[in-house]
Amino acid sequence: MSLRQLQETLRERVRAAANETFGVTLEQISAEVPPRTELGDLAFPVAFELAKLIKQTTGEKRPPRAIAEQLKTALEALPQISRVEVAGAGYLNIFYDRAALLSSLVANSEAGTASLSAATNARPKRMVEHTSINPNKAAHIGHVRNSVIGDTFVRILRAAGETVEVQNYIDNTGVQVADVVVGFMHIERMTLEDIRALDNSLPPERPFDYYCWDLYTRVGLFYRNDDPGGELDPERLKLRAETLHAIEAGDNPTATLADYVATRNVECILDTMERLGIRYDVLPREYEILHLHFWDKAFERMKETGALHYQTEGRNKGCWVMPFESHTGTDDHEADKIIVRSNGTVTYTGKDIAYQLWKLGLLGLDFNYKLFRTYSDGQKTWITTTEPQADSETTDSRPQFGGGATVYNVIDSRQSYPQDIVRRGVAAVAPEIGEEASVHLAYEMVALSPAACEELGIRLSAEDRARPHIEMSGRKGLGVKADDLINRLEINALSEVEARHPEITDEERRQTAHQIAVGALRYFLLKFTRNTVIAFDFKEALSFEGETGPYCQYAAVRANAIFRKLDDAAKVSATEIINNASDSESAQRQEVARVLEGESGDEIWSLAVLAAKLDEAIKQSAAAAEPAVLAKYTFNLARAFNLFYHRHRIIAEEDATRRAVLVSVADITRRQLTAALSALGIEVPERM
RNA sequence: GCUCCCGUAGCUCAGUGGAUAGAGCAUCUGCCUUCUAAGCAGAGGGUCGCUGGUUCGAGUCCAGCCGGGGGUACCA
Repeated sequence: MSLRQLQETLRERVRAAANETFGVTLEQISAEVPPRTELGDLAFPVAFELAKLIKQTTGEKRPPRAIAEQLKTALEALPQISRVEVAGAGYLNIFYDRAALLSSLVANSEAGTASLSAATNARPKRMVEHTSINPNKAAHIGHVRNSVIGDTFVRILRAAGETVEVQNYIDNTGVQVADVVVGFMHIERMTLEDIRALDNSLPPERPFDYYCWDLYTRVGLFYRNDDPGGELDPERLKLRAETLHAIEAGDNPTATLADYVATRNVECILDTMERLGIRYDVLPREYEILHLHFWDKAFERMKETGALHYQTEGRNKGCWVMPFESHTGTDDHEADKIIVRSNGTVTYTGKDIAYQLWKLGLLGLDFNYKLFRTYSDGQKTWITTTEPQADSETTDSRPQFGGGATVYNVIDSRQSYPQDIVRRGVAAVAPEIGEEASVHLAYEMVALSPAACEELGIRLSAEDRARPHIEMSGRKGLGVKADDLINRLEINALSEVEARHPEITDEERRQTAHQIAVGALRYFLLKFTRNTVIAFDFKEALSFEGETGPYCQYAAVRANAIFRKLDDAAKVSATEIINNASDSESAQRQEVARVLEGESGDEIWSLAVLAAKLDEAIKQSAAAAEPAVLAKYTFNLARAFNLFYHRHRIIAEEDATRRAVLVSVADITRRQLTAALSALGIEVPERM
């Protein structure tokens, strides 16, 4: 029996006892963890609630403590419970039978971690879209927050048994791509062949996406005739509009050039993400959404269902709009959201509604697909295309994309208004699905502290210096590039590993440094809750000490070191002793119970219980769609283990029963810690 | 104007209506002959922005105010 099952059983007991004893039906029974282990493993503050309900129904006033006393006996009857105490003003504190439970935790430990990662195919498919970086420049740390939150959420869902499809939307026909194309064509005066040659000549440390990063900022200046404070030049802006139009139309030299630029940037961005262990199932592109007429189909359905209104007069005359009454219109801002412009073209939000309908299997159209990338372990990423695949073999071997039951869009919180429109648009077309199927997984941006800007050599205005943080901007070239930061982390980690482990090979050291760097970066981005603005700080991001990924990895490495050095006889003996303790009549049961008694027993037991709560943490993290919950849990487990590790000399322990208990608790902990880190996308190195 | 988010230790942040509000960093003091100190222990540090309300119980819920940030495009 897992802790969660035991907790459910107890809850049902409380419900039944309340009903029998007081004739009161409790709806929600909250349980909590007492502040200290010596107060018990679980507490029900249910007597307070009951006192109120009894007074309401019978008018009789009963003290909570007396109520708790009456419930106590009903819970004590359970075999997994050693005793129940009434404490404080009326808390019902439950003490588990430690020896029995430890024995079953060890038995479940291997099976338990295995079932965590096994997906149950019966569940409906969840769709997660994340990353979705405009393919016109290198990824910066703000983009990486998106990807790491998205990827970790995917891992958490999978750990909770869900089936998940991962999408990375590619806006290959948008203004941002057009801008870089303007740069290549009108500033650099390059042809497609020139760009190819340039691309091949670039050094690995400054690849194509870095080149585009710089070029993109130059385009911004170009539009202002190279004066940062100057006016936008309408003649030059016309180049942008023409370029954008050509890219959208397709089948012309500008579009071919743009496709090369966008595709190369996608490749670079995927390389960056691969460094962090982030991959995708499919890359849906805007070009296919346009050319396979997704919008036309969605438009039809939205007109049929009355989701859109045609405006015959007023400011929005000639437009198709979606009413939006939660905002009040003013002189400056219209209440309704325009979906189709008066010139007949569709807005981005409109295209997004069509895409969302496809994700939910409600559009009645599908993309064509081709293979984009095969990873070294055989995993494949597909990309959309307008042409049907000729090769039927590849078509057969690819998964079915789209048609999910729930869609999670990882998009920063500044886009919550258009996301709201998308959700409502979908619900209007498909009321049977409703708004619940569309989830905007919003997160706040990563901003730069004025100090971090200074460190990057960026000059700030006096006004900016007074601000709490400065928004990153691809347009201004203002940001910390992801690869630069990963490189710095790897260099720092490598010098530590070199100092600590001269005995291992260069390749092993590089691998270890890489794992540490990824652990540091992913944990840094996950420890903040989604709605916290991260004011990026180099010192904090580059740290390997305190509440960091490497701290958690280090705890797991230490735990593994015990088992590398522990001899086989001790392992076998530990397993036997704890196994035998499952029998309530056995001598081992009494001995194990003795080890888990008292202050020292509390300390050991609290680690076992915390480790056993991984599935709870995963479930809670998934339900709240908040990876930070799991990150905090993982850190707390690592912290508890480090304390345990410091207090006990496990291998040298002479009392066989005590050693068996310590070994099994360490074993459960390292398994759970490794599983928790894995759900955060963090690996455990061999050595640190 | 309307709307969403934030305000908790010097700093950065956690905190499903429950017991004495917690971490990390920074400061100070100890601990490497140990299963590796990327670690552990200890100390100092709090009017949970303010004022009311609901509740047996409020950092958490409600209302109002004060301060900060976002959104509210026929941009994406």
